[in-house]
Amino acid sequence: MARKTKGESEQTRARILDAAEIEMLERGVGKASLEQIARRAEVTRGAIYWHFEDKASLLQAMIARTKMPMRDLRRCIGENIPSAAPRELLREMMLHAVQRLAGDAQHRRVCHIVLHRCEINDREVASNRVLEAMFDDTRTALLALCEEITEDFALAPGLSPADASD
Amino acid sequence: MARKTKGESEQTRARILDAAEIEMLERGVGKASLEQIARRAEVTRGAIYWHFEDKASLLQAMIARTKMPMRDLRRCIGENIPSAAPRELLREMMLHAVQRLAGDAQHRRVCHIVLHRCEINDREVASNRVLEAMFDDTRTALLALCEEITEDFALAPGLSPADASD
DNA sequence: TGATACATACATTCGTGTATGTATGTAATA
DNA sequence: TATTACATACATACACGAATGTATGTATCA
Repeated sequence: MARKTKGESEQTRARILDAAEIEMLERGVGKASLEQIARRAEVTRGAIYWHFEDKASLLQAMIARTKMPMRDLRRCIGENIPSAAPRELLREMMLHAVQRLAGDAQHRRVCHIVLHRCEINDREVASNRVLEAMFDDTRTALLALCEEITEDFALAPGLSPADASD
Repeated sequence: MARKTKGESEQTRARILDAAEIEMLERGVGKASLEQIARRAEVTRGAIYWHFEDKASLLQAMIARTKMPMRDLRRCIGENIPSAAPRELLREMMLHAVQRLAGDAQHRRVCHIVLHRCEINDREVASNRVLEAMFDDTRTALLALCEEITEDFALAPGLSPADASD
């Protein structure tokens, strides 16, 4: 009972990713089994292992599916408002990000999974490097901005290490 | 080779909690096995199952060990500055929290685990109710504050659902 | 007819939970 | 004070399920 055309295959792949989003959102990445993801996508684990190498690759693909427009955001804004003050630029970025979160349910799901349903450990998530870089960029940008604005320098030196945990 | 006095027992319990902190911080709550926690604490899993019912209880105890002073914070500040503006009160709370994070390494570790090394799903963590309440309080307080300050109401209605994911 | 797109079946590992063993502390008793 | 009796504080061993990964079967497409 093999599924047929290449288009239908892509469709199956998408259904698997959709199912993974829902299962991982509900149960967490670790407790969402490939069996239950497959069941929700109305396939078997065989299909998952055909399309993805393993669970980590599945998660990576999930993130990649919604991450791409995000990567261009900084460059896009940087080109549109080339000489903006860093503070305004950052504000624009935050607004765009929030608007995306508000409008795109899938993007919201994936972000929620990454932030709250995933044990961020270096080895498991292959795309971790990318995510980490993303986080680092955001963090350093925020820190730079904060050091511009902040009134209380007494806490500023204490903040940079504390920022590592949030 | 049973360990002896009640004091030494408490010491063992503490060593287990310390080991759990480190292991869970490094590998995540899910991938940190009781075997490896025991090994780091220089005991066996038997000792862990003696002191704690299961892994969830261990995590709960870990959180409880550092959470307690946090609970009094709001009441304490509320009593010290009874008539403070909500905005100032919240600011005080944030400052205290950050100072605690900066000074108390153990508290920092546990918060990091809860925020980034733990798949927050309702059933696993027994103390989840407490945490959830904590989060909710903070969130509603922040939202109330934001609605006071915010200049752009265009995004405010879109923010409350988006806030659920961060 | 070969490659694709899966389904099915099997092996294996890993972690948990539990049952049991055992040595030491500790209190009562005599 | 010595002995008995029991609770404590673990260690050891085993049983079990769940999830993963892989090998193989099979039908369809191109």
